[in-house]
Amino acid sequence: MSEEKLLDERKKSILKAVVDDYIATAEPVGSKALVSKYHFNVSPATIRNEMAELETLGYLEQPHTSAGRVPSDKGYRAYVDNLIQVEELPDEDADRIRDYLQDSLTELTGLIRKASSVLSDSTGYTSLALSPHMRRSHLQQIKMLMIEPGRALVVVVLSAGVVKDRLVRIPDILDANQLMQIAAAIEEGLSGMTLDDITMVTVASAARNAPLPESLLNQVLYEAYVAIKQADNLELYIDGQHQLLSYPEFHDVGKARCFFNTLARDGIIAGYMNEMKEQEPLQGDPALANNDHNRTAITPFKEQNPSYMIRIGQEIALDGLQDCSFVTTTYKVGDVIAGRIGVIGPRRMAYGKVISNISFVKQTVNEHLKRLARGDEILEERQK
Amino acid sequence: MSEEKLLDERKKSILKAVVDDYIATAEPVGSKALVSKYHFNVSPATIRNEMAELETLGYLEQPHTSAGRVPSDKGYRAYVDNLIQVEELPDEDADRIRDYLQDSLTELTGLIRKASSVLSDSTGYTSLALSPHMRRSHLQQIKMLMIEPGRALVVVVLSAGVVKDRLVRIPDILDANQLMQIAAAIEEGLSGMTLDDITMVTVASAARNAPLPESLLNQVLYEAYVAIKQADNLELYIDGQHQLLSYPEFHDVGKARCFFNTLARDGIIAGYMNEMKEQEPLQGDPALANNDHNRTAITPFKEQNPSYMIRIGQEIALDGLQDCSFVTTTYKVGDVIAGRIGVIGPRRMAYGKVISNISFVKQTVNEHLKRLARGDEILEERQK
DNA sequence: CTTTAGCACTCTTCGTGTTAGAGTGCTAAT
DNA sequence: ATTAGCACTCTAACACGAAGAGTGCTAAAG
Repeated sequence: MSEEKLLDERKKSILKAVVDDYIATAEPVGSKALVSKYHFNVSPATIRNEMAELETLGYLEQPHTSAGRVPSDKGYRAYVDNLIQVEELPDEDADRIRDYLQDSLTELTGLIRKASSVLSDSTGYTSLALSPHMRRSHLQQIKMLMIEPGRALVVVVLSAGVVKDRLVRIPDILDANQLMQIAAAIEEGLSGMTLDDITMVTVASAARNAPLPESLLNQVLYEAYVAIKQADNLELYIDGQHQLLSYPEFHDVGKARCFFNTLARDGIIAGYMNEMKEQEPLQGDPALANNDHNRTAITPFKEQNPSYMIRIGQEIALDGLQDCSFVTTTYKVGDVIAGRIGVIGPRRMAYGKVISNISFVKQTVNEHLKRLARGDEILEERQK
Repeated sequence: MSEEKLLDERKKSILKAVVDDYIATAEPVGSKALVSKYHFNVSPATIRNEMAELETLGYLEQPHTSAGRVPSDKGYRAYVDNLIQVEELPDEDADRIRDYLQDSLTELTGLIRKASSVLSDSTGYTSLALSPHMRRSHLQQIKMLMIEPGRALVVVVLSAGVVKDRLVRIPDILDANQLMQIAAAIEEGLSGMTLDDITMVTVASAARNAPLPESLLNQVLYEAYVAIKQADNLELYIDGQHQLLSYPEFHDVGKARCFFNTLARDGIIAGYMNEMKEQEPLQGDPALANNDHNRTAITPFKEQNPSYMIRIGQEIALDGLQDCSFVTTTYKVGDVIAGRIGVIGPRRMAYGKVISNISFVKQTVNEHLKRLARGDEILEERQK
């Protein structure tokens, strides 16, 4: 199994060709097809020997004797870590994405949803987008707006210009003015704190001077507290589930059902994506290291782009997605990494295309969110 | 084809038995199975004759000679209009639904989303819920809340206690006070009008006295106008798409893909559901009319429940859903019919179960939304 | 006139066997 | 180290036949 030897250049290019071809055709690829399509200057027999070796090394698999080879998880892993070359996104695609995301400048969730949607459209796979977590954000404002007796809208403004609100019940006898005062007191006491640091206790102490009997006050404070805390709620946007049904790996309805069932539990997926942050990226395969030939060595994708996280097949720790691959990256709100956006599809995924698309979407989203945050800085300066 | 004769009681009960059985098993049902399962006191041969007749009348179909019979669209239609008996929802299911919807009292969209979700869970099909249209609602309040220089939150409060908001860009140099004044002027001028009646012109004239240069004002007014208008945006919530993959009619991936593709175009579906309001319910089949026997005649479901709309197979004017059935009903916000909620699934759908579930969800939603509107009336009285 | 038993007929489904083709691994020659 | 040649293996596709389910028709019975 181990005993890793360096793969020579020819093995690498054969491996790459096999993966490329299998991605394109979904058919096991044989030695003869390889030589003719990829212009190797050797005979099929030579390729066969090499492929046999790649198989014993664990990079390829055979569905059965006398079928072609198919990449294993390890094969895909080597491919994405060291062999892939990612072209830049064609201008027309880039323009389309930019245009589509253009008009949702002001609202964060709208932008994330659209990002998810466009990503699914342009890759042809299923896209996932996790709303940013905000626990490190600072509370900037909290307002309470009387809607009618007994109901109010709590508006929470966070650093980086993120706005969340929530409709709540309040005691019937409170009037708009009292409500505003309470909100002002809370804002006075808490603004600048991170969501993480705000607790029911800090909320209560911020508002201790409010001119209200405690029982009434408590209900309002509780609702304010909940509104603040739910500003950090993770939301998962999934788009383009239907796309996967086009691929032969999902022609078996059992597989498809399994996949859809898993995606339907969006809490689990959201949790999984969220925890990815903390994980070390899986380490690459030393056998693929660039053995310093004078050969034009392409810098491996992995080293250029440490912020991309790719999970292949069994690497995905979610039941029902073991036949899939998962490519994600992070986006920032202001300057901090906040959310995650990505694509899920068959293991035989067009990684290059997916990465260039995600990469561009990520970049565009970051720019938009940076712009939001800039308005934010202006505000902070004025306050000084 | 036509020449409709009245169906005698035996034909009716055979038709009902065929539909019931096919719904339960998804297998074409034969004469022998019918007599043994449903205890007809006649021989299979008699049943065969009757079924042959039902086939020439168009209620049944044969997938091929020497298979059992399967209901046609017309057969299902007769079934749901005249033959079905809808039992009340078992208490445990009712409790589950009630509990699930309990905690989303304050927020309209949250309630609708949950209603959709619970409907899909409890029926085992895909659910659809259309957010209420609000064009007949009256504007009650409009507030503009300064978020930071250049950005504001527009909050629109409609009659029946519905609250919508929208983040907008405004000129950088406006301050919070000016903004409040503009909002107050708009509210003063427009409150009580229906969304339908509000136009850019009425907004502008409501705010004509605001103390601001026109160019600045116009941008704000436009954003206010958009915020008001988008309070009427239709949103469609779809839940439980994965459920349908369990049914044999979707074991053909082509069918499934077609279905999912259509559902992915949610604008089209939303439009279709929205237009259902205006359509006359399809008229029933006179041949099924209750021929006044002294037989214990069940009142046909259709007459008891005119507010349910059932579309079967070809009756659905949406490409890709012709193998499905669609059961929907309306819910009210306050006292006016406002939105539509329903279920889509195979034609061979457990109509009875679906109807009792939808019926209960509708009722629960209506109660919640009535409660919202009641707070509303209180407010109006105080204003007098 | 309605119901029913009997029977021939049809059509699907399922298992089996056969064949063609693709692709391999091995061996021996280059 | 490479390659031509060849035997071998496995799948996919097709045909064939038997089994089974269900029908329609006919003629007899109620």
